[in-house]
Amino acid sequence: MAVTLKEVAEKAGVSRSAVSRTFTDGASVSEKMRRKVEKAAQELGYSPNALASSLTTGRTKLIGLVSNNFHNPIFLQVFDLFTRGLQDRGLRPLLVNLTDETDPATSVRMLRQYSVDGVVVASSTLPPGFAKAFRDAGVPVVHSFGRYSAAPQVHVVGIDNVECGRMAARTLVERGYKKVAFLGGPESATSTQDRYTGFMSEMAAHPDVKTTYSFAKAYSFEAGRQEMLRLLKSAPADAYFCGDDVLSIGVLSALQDSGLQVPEDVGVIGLNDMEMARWESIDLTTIHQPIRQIITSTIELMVAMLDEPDRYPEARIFPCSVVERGTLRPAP
Amino acid sequence: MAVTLKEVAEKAGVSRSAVSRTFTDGASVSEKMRRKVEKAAQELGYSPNALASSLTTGRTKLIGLVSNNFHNPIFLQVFDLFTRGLQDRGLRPLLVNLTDETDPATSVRMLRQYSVDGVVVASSTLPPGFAKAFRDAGVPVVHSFGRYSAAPQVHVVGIDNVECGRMAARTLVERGYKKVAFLGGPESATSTQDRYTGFMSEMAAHPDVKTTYSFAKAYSFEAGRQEMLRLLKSAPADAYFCGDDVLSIGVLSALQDSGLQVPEDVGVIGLNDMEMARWESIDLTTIHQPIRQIITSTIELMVAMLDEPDRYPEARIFPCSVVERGTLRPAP
DNA sequence: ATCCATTTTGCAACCGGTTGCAAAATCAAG
DNA sequence: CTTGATTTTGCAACCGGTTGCAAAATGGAT
Repeated sequence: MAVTLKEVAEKAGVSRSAVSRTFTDGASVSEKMRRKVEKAAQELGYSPNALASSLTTGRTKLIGLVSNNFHNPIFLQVFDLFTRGLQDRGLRPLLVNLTDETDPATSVRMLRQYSVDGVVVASSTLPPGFAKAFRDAGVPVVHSFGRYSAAPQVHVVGIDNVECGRMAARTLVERGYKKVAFLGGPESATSTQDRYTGFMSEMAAHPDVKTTYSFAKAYSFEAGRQEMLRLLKSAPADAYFCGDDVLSIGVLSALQDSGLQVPEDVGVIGLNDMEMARWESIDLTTIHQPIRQIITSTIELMVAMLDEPDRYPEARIFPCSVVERGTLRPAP
Repeated sequence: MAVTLKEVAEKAGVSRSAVSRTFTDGASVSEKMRRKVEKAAQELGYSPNALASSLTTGRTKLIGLVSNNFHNPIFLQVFDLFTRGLQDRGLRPLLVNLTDETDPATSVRMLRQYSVDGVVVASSTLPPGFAKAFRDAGVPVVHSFGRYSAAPQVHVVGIDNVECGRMAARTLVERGYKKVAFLGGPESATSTQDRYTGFMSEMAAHPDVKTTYSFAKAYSFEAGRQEMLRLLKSAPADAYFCGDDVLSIGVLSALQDSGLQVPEDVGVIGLNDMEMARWESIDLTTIHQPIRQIITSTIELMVAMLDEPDRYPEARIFPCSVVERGTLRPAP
């Protein structure tokens, strides 16, 4: 079907090596030869087979992009940035959607079969062990939005979720709220656990403020809304730190139905600063996660690892900050 | 680095062909041989190199997934469904993000270099010519969410946008609105054009109803909001058909700020029926687009084409229907 | 044990490229 | 016009698999 190297070589009346060399930069070819070959290639509509060449070079320029967050709108932006960033560098993302059924071993095997040069795990809910499996298989891996650890086993790029939890707690205390609550995402997610830990550790220093917590079933609008509706029936707090903006928006919707005023009766602070948080109808006070920087850094790290696979694992942590909007009352 | 066929063959004391055969189903291998080989493979941790085998078999099981809709939240669901559907069938999506800068020829060349078995173009804004370029290059292609045509040049799976436009117009007329408007997405998008055409053709039959139109700069919340704010300053209509739910939500936000009541003072109908349309705080009346069915059908068509590349181009059109919620007043 | 049909196995060529090495060509200097 | 250094080119082996073909092994019937 497709035109091959050999055909171009024959048409141009040169050796196959000559053709190969004109298409690999850095190879030694005279100007005359290059012109001859390019002409023939042009006429035949030849373009080299990247996979065949990968056999000898050992590089496919394929990067596995593994995620399980296909429901949080923020990940559309994540995919956008990843695909652009990778293709700008001549790399191709091979997408893997990790559903509940697919076990880690399968995805590792699958990506190895396709000889990806590296893997980016983009998820805030997977444990470090997942990314580790790739490293153990000898595949360069970066876990973005992953759990930060002092002694990282794999490269991690993200934020300090524990610190974010503390930051949220401090902010709520500052504003004079007296009954605060953590409303997290799924309990199994490392991001939920860490935000919980940080939140609680900071609140421990404020025994005068009543602190409670609960978890939504997923990082989704509906889960946040349902959990808030449930909480409203028992003992509602006067301020909530939600583990994710999308939960916050669900919470706001439930509060609106209940007739409670935000931020007068109850305050809400989220995490992520997704685009929707800026919408006038939502106007959510939240903790900004620098997604763009995280992704740029992840890609840079990945590219560096391609040349230096045994690079010592490092954690790159980006600072977050509170974005003041309308769902928290001002500091007194 | 990775274990190869040859090493397994040596360890098992058999020929390379024998090993190859145990890993390709349908090949003739005795039970005894298979056990011997599998044992050796197991011990060495061998797994076949899919790309090497693609060289001889001519199949990579790679499917290019090309899109330029990385901003409409609905596409997160689209990617979710596509990736799951493809990987359930043993196919791997190679994602291509078509930005304004990347020209079509480049993406065609790129996907050919990776010898993808087929390409799915998932976009409601690209002209049929884009998908056609793949067909011309001999790559099986299905354009999902593409423009429907009576004599399709490529396989198309989607909805009849013209009919949707008519449906929206009929619905607004039925409810007794007297000054209706079409608020479309980017004018260059085929989906916008078709919805416009349908809307206007139906309204032509109702000269008593004043009809106007305008276009937002993108299929986004902010673009919809801005356009509505602009319209509010001049001569607002009493009902709007928005070319997409995400526009509708922007429009609702602008209306809310203006103090106008929905649906009493002004009605809004969208298109897509995205998850957010169901949120109580939004409660958008809209035209449902059967995304799940479109994607399932696209994948089935793609799989069929892998066996029969010259299959005659067909258009698969799924019916849409109005979902009654709270942004349109009831029929009198 | 012999013969023939059927299955299993290995050989070797091939898929579409790359690359080390040595021969051929080019170039500048003598 | 030599000579020697330097660049360009082609040969042939290789990357990790697959597959047509013929030889070897197996099995059943006589």
